[in-house]
Amino acid sequence: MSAGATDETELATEVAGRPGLRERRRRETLRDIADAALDLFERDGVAATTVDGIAAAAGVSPRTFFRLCSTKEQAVLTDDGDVESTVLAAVAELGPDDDPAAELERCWDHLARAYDADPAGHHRVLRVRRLMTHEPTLLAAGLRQDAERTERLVAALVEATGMPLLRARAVAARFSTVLQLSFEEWAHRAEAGEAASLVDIYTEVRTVWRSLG
Amino acid sequence: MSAGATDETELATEVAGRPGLRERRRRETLRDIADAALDLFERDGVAATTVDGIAAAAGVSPRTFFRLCSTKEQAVLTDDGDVESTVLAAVAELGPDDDPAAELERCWDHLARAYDADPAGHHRVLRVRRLMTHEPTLLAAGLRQDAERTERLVAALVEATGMPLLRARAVAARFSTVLQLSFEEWAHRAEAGEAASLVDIYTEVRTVWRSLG
DNA sequence: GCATAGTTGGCAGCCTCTGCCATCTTGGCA
DNA sequence: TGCCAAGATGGCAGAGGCTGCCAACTATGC
Repeated sequence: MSAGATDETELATEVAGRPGLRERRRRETLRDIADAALDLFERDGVAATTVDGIAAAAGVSPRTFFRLCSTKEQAVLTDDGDVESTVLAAVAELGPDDDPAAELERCWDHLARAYDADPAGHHRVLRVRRLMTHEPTLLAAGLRQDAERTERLVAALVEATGMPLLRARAVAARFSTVLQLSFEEWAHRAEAGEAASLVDIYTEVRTVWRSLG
Repeated sequence: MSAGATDETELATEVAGRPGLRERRRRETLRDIADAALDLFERDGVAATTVDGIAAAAGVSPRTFFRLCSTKEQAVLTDDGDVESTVLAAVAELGPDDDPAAELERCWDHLARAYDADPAGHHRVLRVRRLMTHEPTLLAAGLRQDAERTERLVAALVEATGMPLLRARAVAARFSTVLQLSFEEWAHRAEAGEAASLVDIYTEVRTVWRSLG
């Protein structure tokens, strides 16, 4: 489904245990690229930034850039997939009698708590989100990523619980939407200098959401 | 916000009354392009279809294509904007005491009824949606269009009712999501040969939606 | 009819992205 | 330890997307 080149590469070495030099290098390069891209996007805007520029700043050839990134927008949207795999794992363990929506909420509660507890990456997330609000192409890329994630969630829900497709789509869409709203609000407040807690905001957003009837 | 070239062109002639030759030609050309693009996308896939090909099939120069369309994906997503303007008009008339969510539902009910009553364009909508399920770039373009529409809805809600941003976002997101689910389900059933009614499906989706708690 | 403003097409040019190949590095194994 | 298969990298060529500019043309309003 993805158009990306290497996004879904599973490394053989990874199975054997810890990363290995190759994989470590790959991540390192990916990080260099992401840093360079973020800097240049902020300085010149996404449109005016060229892949050649990013690649040069990251000390890599443009050809290698495309092998690792598929799009300049993707360069800053790189995501370890930890969150998604956690959610999918939780869904996979659902029995036919469990309430998927409740389980998703519980799962996200854990993740949000972990997120709040580790502010190391917050600054980077904020920079990207700030860019997104002013850069349509970046926003589009992000939305697409979300949509693909949601689609995988739908598949996992159907797979695990056998629920009807329409219902699975509704559950996934609701979950995804509430998450997006929460993150948006979180970024909004953090931007304003408030010490925002994702857990609290998530609760708040759910309250607003429910009040809509 | 949009990166498009002419998507937001307001024609001076339109104000004066009826279209005028220039505007009529424009729409005609746009339709030719959309038809050509749809045919070629179905035959060769989006990736393998070139703008030169579409332009040639539509009897227009590539340069003109880009002036009218901004992206080959946009070519088949052209949308009169009738639906959106109706919704925005309804929102604009909201007073501070009205319930925006209820009003949106009422408004959409009317539109869905009108949609069901006029099956002329259904076939085309279905062709595009079918394409979307297999063409990631097309899906991405569609999602982006939806997101921009939703953003405008949020702005209109805040403007009209003065409600808090977070709440407006929640209302708009919920509305947009239910619509997307409905359309998806509608396409799904129509594809399966069922005579699907958008009004009925909308009601059904809302029921499922509410049952999530 | 005539001036004006908007439309069209061609051209040059930049940028994105991919396939292919030669070169070098890593990881596994004798 | 040294060799070999499997990757990773970079360069190059080439197709395609997209835009600015200019010259020719055409609807519109007076």
